[in-house]
Formats: sequence, C-alpha cells, structure tokens
Amino acid sequence: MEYNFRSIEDKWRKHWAEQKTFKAETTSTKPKYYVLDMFPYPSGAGLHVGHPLGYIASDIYARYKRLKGYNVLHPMGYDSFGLPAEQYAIQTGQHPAITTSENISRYRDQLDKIGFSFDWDREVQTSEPNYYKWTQWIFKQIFNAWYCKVEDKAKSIDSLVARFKAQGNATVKAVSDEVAIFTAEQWNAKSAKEQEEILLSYRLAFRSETMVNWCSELGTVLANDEIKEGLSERGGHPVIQKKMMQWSMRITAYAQRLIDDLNTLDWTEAIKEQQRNWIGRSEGASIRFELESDALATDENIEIEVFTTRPDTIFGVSYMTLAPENEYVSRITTNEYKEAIREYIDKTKKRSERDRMSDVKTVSGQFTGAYVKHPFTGAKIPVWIGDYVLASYGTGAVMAVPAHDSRDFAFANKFDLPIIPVISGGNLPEESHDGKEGILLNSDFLNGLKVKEATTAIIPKIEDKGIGRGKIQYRLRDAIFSRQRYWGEPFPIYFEDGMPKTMGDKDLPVTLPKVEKYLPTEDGEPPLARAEHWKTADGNAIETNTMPGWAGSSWYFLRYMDATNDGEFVSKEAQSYWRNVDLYIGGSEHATGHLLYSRFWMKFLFDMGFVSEQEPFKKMINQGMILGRSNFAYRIKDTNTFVSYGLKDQHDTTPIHVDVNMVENDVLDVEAFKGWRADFTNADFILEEGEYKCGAEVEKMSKSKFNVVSPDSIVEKYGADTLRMYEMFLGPLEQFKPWNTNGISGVNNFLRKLWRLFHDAENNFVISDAEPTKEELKTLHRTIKKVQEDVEAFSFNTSVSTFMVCVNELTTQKCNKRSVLEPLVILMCSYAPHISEELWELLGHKDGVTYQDFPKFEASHLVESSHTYPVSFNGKMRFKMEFPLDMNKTEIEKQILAHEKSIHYLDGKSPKKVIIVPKKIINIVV
RNA sequence: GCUCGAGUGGUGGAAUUGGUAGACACGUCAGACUUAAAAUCUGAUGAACAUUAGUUCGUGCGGGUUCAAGUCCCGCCUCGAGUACCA
Repeated sequence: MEYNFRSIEDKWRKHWAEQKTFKAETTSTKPKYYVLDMFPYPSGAGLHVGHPLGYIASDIYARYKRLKGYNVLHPMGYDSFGLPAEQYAIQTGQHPAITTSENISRYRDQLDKIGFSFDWDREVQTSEPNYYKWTQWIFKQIFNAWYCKVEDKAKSIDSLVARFKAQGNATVKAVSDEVAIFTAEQWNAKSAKEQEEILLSYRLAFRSETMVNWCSELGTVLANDEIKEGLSERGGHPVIQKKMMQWSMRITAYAQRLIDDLNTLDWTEAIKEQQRNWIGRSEGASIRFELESDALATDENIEIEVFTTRPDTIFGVSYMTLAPENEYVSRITTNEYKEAIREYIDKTKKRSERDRMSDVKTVSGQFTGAYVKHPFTGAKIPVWIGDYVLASYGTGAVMAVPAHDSRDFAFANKFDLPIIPVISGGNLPEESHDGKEGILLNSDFLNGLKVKEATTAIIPKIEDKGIGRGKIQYRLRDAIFSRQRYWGEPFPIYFEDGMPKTMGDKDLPVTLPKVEKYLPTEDGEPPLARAEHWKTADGNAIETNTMPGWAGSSWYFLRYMDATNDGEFVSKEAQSYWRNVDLYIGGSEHATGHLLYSRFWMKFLFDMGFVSEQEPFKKMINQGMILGRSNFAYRIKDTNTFVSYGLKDQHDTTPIHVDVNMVENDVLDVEAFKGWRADFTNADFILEEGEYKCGAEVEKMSKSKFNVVSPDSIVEKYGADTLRMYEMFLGPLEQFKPWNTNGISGVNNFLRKLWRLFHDAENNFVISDAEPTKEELKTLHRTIKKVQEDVEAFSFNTSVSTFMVCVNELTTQKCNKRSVLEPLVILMCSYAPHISEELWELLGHKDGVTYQDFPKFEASHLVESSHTYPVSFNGKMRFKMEFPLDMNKTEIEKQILAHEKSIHYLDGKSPKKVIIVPKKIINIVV
C-alpha cells in the first residue's frame, strides 16, 4: 500500500492533541494574529460538507501565518443557547443542556477529523454558567450606563445621578426617552422609586412598554433581524405587532458611530452597505404644524411634528397623513368623522403586517375632520390617516407633497386632494416628480433656487420661526433584548418595589433553574416563572425573561483571549495583547444581526474602558454557501420501473430524490438503491449503456432532499487532506456553489502523486541530496511566489492548482531532491497538514512542520534571458517566435518580418505598424 | 422598485496593469499493461468547415474606444442574494 492516509491522519491527529501543538501563548515576542471563525450553533443534524468550508480557509490562513512567524490565536467554540434544543425539550422533556452537550460532542468528533489547528484549551460554550456569568456581568455594565451626546460616549449611571443631584437634567444631553425637565431640588425631593423610574429612561439597557414582534407559535418576541418577509426566520411562523413590557438595548445611541466606523473596516462593500441601509440614516428636518380642530377645547394646543427629507418642498404640502396608530388620532378626530375613523382603524388592524407589506399598491385612508395650519402660507391643510404611513418611523406622521412623492401622489389621486407642483420638470400630472433636479416655483422666497440650494435655505427659516429644526433620522430601532424562553441567559435582575435592580457581582452567575416543563405558564408567563424559589434571599422576584441568542455571541471573541479567567471577562493584559480579530470568516447572513450587535457591544466596552479597540473584526471574508446537488431517478408512472436519465423522455415519469450517497458521477448504484427502501427491492431498471444515469438539480442541502453529504463520509473514503484541498479546489471561497464530488478523485490523485515524488516503485522512501537543476528551482520558486500571493488574496482554489502544476512538473523532471521537496512540504502543510507532517518526519525532522519558516522566494531563479513571443496579425495570434530579451526592437522587427510565416500572412502587403511589447506580445497591423 | 454579486467548453473553474481565452481538475474518447476487470500510465478533447496545410466562429446580448477587449466605456437581457410604503 502506498499513500495510507488513514494511518497517517490518525497518527498526526493524536500527536497534535497530545503535544498541544496549536496552543497560543498570550506572552510572546512574535507579532500576534487572531483568526476567527463564526462559531456554530450545534444542531442535532451534525456538520455537513458546507460547514467546514470557512473553517478550512481560516485554518489554512492560520497555519500560513504561523509559518510567517506570527503568534496565532485560532480558537473554536459553540453558540449553544438556542431554539432547537428548547423545542426538543418541549417535545420530549429532555433538558436542553443534555441535548446540547450531545450535539457538541458530535460536532467535536467531526471537527477533529478534519485536522484543524484550533487551540481547544480556549473553547467556549455560551450556555455554560462560567461563560454566561460574564454575559450577565456585561449586561449589568450596560444597565448601569447612559449615553452622553456631548462626549459622544457611554458613561456610568453614577455620573448621571451626580449631575441630577447638582443641576437637574436641563443641561444633560443624553440619548434617552422623553423626560420632563427637572431641577436639582426637584430631583433630590423625589422618592427612590421615582428616581429609579427616571433613570430607566436613560439607561442603555432598559425596560419599557414597547411594540414588539410577537410570534405566538414560538411563544416569544423576535428582533427585526430574526424576521424574514413577515415570518419568523426559524420555523417560518407568523409574527404580529403587540405592545409588551420588554428589555431593550439603546443601540440607537451608537447609530452614527456604527455608520462612520464602517470606513475603517476591511469588509466587503456588500455587507457594509447592508449595515448602512439597516441603520438607515436620512437627513432632513422636523417641522411642527399647529392643529385646528373642532374636537379640541379652546385652550388646547396641539402641534403635530413630522419628519421630512425634503423640507425644500414645504410649499407643496397639500395635506397631512398620520399613521392609524398615531396617538393623536383619537384626540383630533371631529365627531362627524369618529365613526369612519374607527371603522378604518379596525380594518387596518385586521390586515396583518404581511398583507400590508405584500400589498403596497392598494391605497387607503380616511379624513379626520381636523386641519393643520401651513407654517408659511397659513393655509388650512386637511389631516388624514393612512396605513402607508408607518407608526414606527419618525413621528408616525408625514407632510404630504403629492407633486413630488409618488406615495403621496397615489393617495392624493385616490382622494382627490390638490397637487401643487413646486419644482420644475417631471411629468405631472401623469406621475409625481420625485427627483432632485429642477428649479423651485410656487414657493415664495424659495422661487428660482435649485433643489439643493432650497434645502439649505429653508432649514434656517424653519429654525428662525421656531417651528422645527434640521434633523437626522435613523431607521435603526432599539434592540429588544428579552425572550420568553427557557434556554437562554437569565437576567441578573430582581424586582424591588416594582423596580428592576441588579444582582451583586458575587451572586453571578444567576444559573438557570430547574423547571418541570419548558412551556410558558398558563397565564402566559415565561417558563422561568415555573421555577420554584425563583426569588432572591430577601424574597424579591427574579426576572423571568431570558436573553436573546445574540447576547452570548456579541462578545465571545473577547473571551477566547482569556477563556478560563474566573475573575474578569477578559484580563487587561490578554485583551491589550490580542486586541481584536484580525481575520473573521463566516457567512454574510449575519450582516444585520450578530455583526451589528458585536460592534455595538465592543464600542460600549471601549467607552467604559474595558477594551482597547472600538471594532471587533478588522477584516472579514464571507464564504459562500455550499448548496446540495440532488440526484433523481425517474419512475415510469404507475409502475416500479425506473428509466435512466437519457431515456426518460420516451416515458411518462415521476422524478424521485435518490440519496446522493448512492450515486457516483451521476451513475446510480442500483443494488444500494434496491436496498434503500422496501418498495424499491423489486424495482426494474431501464439502463443506458449498462448504467443507470441520474438527473441532477441544485438545491439547498437538506435531509428531506437526500442530498446531504457529511464530511465524515468523505474523510472515511479519501482522507481529511483530500477533503480540505477539494473544498478549496471547488472554486472561489466567496462564491455560492453546489457540492459535487465529481472532481474529488483528481485531488486524491494529486496527493498520491505527491507521495510518489518521495517514494520509489516499492514505496521505499528515497530522497536525493544532489544539487537541484535550474528547471527544478524554477518550478519551486514559481510555486512559492504564486502560493504566497494566492493565500494573501484568499484565492485558495488557484493555489491548489498551482500545487498540482508543481507536482506534475517535478514528476516529469523526476525530481526527488531534498532541497526542492523540503520547501514544498512546508508550502503544502497549511493545505494538507497530515501528509505534510508525515513527509517532514520521513525527511528526518523531529520538530514538526507547523512552526517552520515559510520558504523564501528568490526571483533570481525565474530570470529569463529570452522570451517566446506570440506573433499576431491584426490581433490574431498566428505563430510563436523566441527572441533574446536584450535584443532591440528594430532588430526584432527585422527578423520577424523576414520569417516565412510572416511573408505568408502579409500576403504581399506591407505592414502598417509593428507593435512590440517587451516580454509580452508582438502585433503586426496590416 | 432599490442595493449588491454573477453570466467563459459537456462540468467545476483559470486568465497580474487591456497583451497567446479555456491553466488545473472532472468527464469523454483512444492506446499501453491485464485471461479479464479495477488501479496505474500515455495521448486527444471549445465549435464548425477542410483529406492535409489550414480557415472561420467563439467569454449573456447590442454598440463603442484601442494596434489589441473576458478585462475599459455606453445601452440592455438573464440568474442569485439582501431589502422593501423609512416620508
């Protein structure tokens, strides 16, 4: 037997684990490099071949960096709180911790087989109390903080209390809920409870009645990023809007910094753009309109505030629209319209969020009977309600400019409201002119200005009049932070006199209590309410909500730096050495969830002085998903006869998913198929050329489509080194691609060929100490250069090709020279570590290949004295001719034109021009 | 609708600043070895025409710039991802 991957891979796996080869030290004279994978949720299905794609890429990079002399931190862990384990607990009664630990050990087995260079001493599991103790601790810090707009950073709540005591809140510029102004005396006179209540309006983690996305099927609220197209991301259940008492995080305080600092990150433009859109900054003005309504008492004064990005169009306002949920609606509606308004609101409530979203074309609305006064013209402007206005954005009210906004335009047309053009151009009255090109008209003092000039001119006028101001509005909402679930971090919070209070640090972690059932209680309380004695020593009730999935994952990258520290979430020394993640690899689907929350927490911890960097992940690469490639067999209708793919059109057939593990190169293993399901045992087959050929289609990998391929089966058949190289060989890392094993034998062949370079026909290790030839050195150094460039550019597929070319050339050269093969083994060890370690040892080294020096590229070996030029006529390559590099252009031109083939292609004509690009090409224009 | 990304042989995919399109691999075909098969090795393999020499066409489509375009510019088409009444 020649290349025996099984024994080689077993041997080195064991060796690395025993020697702790990949242990990262926090003290080192080497420069640090932190390579991180997005940690997985350990699901019951285990890993499929798509999961390791990113892990292999990051592992190659981590190993490469070690060869380049870096002290590399490359850890792995598990995001182990989450819904599936809990759903399983609800169905079976098995504690989610048991399910989770079973799944984790399965994952670990699978990961171990692939030969990753993780430092397992730093493993974290977010559901372990010694980890979530620190998630709770960070929550406490956020609870005990407020955001100062003047210093533009988070500060401790004590500093706020001190200012209230001394000056009241008039001078405090904070990101907060709306709070009435009070003086120092008034503050000091308040009861402790009243003071607490006010502080809740300032805290960065706070509790309040808010509109939430409620998913009754899952029995919990969901964050905006956990909803896709109006349905829950997990399970696809309906989601409705509901008002509930919830914990939230004031991420909106960081909106601007989260946008600005994107510029400092080496991420793809696509992800940055997604975050920018999610945060949704828009510049404009907020303007107050004075209300005139018969419904108001004579001494009552109401102003309705709107936000607009087009204050320049203020003279085009012909009506106002409020969201049906807007708090003013009931107060301003006149008696005459009360009934109609009530009917309209009922109707919109019945339309689910999903209907409202999928059906944006139906225009509906209702007049309230109230009017507002135009602040510049004094005109009476009718106030309507309409469900095209969102309650959750801005103030839930818009000034409608139908001439220059297509939604207002549709509404005005339907209800016959006036359309006043204020900007020249466009195609009124056919459609609204939403663009920003044109000159202002019908606009008093703005007439004649361009749109941009008018926008700058109007804001000071609005401010002078005292009716509003320039404003920046964000789409980003504060993040709901509580879930009505069992399998999550308990809050370190208890209630005293109805006010939330934090537990002392010595009481952490607050561990999950035992419950009999994992369902909500009969009166709708979260599962923790089922726990007995869910109270503090003083008998105060403990919070029954748990934290969302993103809590633990928002800071895990910091814990790896100092994973076993009992006294701190991460020590100052460890954090200031490792700082932040240099390279992060994972899917792009976390753009608006995990990646945004982690940036938020990092900035908060930075503001509070706990960490030394503002951003968690400097560079990120998003690997593409590996899709499944399903295979089909074609059963002739109403029979048990299957017809091969090429012949199926001659029959009326039904395609049936067949397990891809029974198919190789689209040829079905008929015997395995017969044994697969009882009803196929007696099946007949119509073959083509003696084989049953399957059809194929690309779909997501899933159990139900029988297209899941586990890495274990590949490792079993070909070895981990083949799997690693094949996954890279499949194509560019970022690209989505279907899994298909059609080419895997090529990679396996390549490794066997590599092995044979070091062995004779009888598999004896034979290596020569002779001087390498010029050609051999050229092959080696071309490989060094290309592989290095490729790894730096994350172009792993092309470096696999480069290795193949190299080994093909060395095989042709019959090269078994130590001075060529040793550097090659080092080059290869980040891609195929097992075989490389084995060859390195056979070469007589005892110290392992992991920490060798990356071979040095020497350009001198690639220097050529001549170049074979492609000779083109009118851009078409016709033949090749070699010229010395030091020959001058005139001489080249003379020789090339004298060539017999040139004479043939010139066909008697004289060349117009001869272009000679040194070391590139010769082109003759005829 | 908007924002990103991608369209290259039978297949996965290569192609520095514009400079030999199809590297590498799979598959297919032919050959060697073998009683036979597997494994291995060698050769051919974008398409069409041509006995050969060779010719023409060819990177989603249509234009353009250039001695030269997969690559740059303009206008489209198709597919994938994200987002969606955000005023």
